Amino acid sequence: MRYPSQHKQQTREKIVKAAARRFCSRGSERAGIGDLMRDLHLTHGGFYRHFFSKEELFVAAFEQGLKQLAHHADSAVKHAPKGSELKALIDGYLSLEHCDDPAGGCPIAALTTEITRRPTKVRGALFNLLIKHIGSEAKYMSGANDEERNRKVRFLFSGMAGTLNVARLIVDTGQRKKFLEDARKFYFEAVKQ
Amino acid sequence: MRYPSQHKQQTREKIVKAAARRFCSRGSERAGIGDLMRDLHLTHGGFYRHFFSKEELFVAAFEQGLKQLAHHADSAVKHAPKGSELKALIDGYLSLEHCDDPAGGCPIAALTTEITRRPTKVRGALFNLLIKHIGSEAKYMSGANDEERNRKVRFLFSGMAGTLNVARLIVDTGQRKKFLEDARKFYFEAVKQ
DNA sequence: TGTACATCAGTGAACGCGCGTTCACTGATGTAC
DNA sequence: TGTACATCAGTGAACGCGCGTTCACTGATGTAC
Repeated sequence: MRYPSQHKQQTREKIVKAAARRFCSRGSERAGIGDLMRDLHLTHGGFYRHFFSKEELFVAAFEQGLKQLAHHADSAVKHAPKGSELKALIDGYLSLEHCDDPAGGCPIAALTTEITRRPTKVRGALFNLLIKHIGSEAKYMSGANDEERNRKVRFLFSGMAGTLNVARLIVDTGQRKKFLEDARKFYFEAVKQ
Repeated sequence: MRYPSQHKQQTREKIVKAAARRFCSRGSERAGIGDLMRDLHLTHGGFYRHFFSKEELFVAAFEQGLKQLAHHADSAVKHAPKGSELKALIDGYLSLEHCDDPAGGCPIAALTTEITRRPTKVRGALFNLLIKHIGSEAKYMSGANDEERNRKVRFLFSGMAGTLNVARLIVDTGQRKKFLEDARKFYFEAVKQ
């Protein structure tokens, strides 16, 4: 079949978005190409018209996840009262909703450990994407200069990602909620000023 | 062959220790039973004389990793000057050596994300082990009471685990070293007092 | 003390399954003439 | 305007490989008599 000129790009985007969700919720090893394509009512063979390999998709999906995360952050900040943008950022990241939705959530929390195990080239590329994303939130941080704000925002996000992962271990919803509440206070105290 | 009475238990321990290293450095999916046993000069078939399944080994290995981590923490604290135990704890955890040795390092950093994806029962059990370990370091924290110290130590370690993982993405050793240095300051500032 | 049998950690071939990747093919539409 | 051919996203069978798990077997030593 011949498809409209934008069709291919649209399909690619659909694959990347679906992949970001699957990778984040299952990890890249348990997220299979076959299942992914089937969910989009496509067959696995067609995948290779869009990507050279699963690894290429992984990189694209990680980037997509960061974009989604930025979108969430922007929206949290936008709806925050003047002066409490930083608090809104932290509260959004460490919210129960985010905790309970790994698929639509932060790819740093969901994927950093496995990126750690990837070959240098991929690792470096993904680290750069990650730092670029985190850096874009530095403007909400306090600090004497850009360097200080940048430093702070990196520890804030890498730290919250670790804490979010631990929160995701907690089976009881009440306990998980309490843990996240306390965490929000902790991180806000650590970076305000 | 018939073996001395303690032989079986010794073999089991060897398997668990080797598994802890492999799981932490490769993740449980890429750490195969065959390779593991081969490294111990055993064959894969014998594995099932010691464990019901790979998953049972995973749980034992995680616990072993925590034990190893506690050992490192104790040793760091023991060699610290009086009054700077907390600093020593943080400096040890966020050291370049720890960062560059995932196999012998913190299983929280290396394995939490994938534990997140495990069935409720395993997840809950491993969370309890994790909390018990982290709790044993609460005595080094400042705070008005046990609850406060406990809260603090959980965010400190879950946060540092996230930050350590991000540090592991940094390809350049100089940059990685600098990042860890800054991180040590950040976390110490966040929890002292 | 000697003999027959039981035990059981370890062996290694085999099985089943999932999954990433390949490839010959399809067929609707675009393009050349 | 009509016809022959090219294009290429998508299809689905097939391949190869790794890996967790099973199972019949081994053989040195312990135990029962």
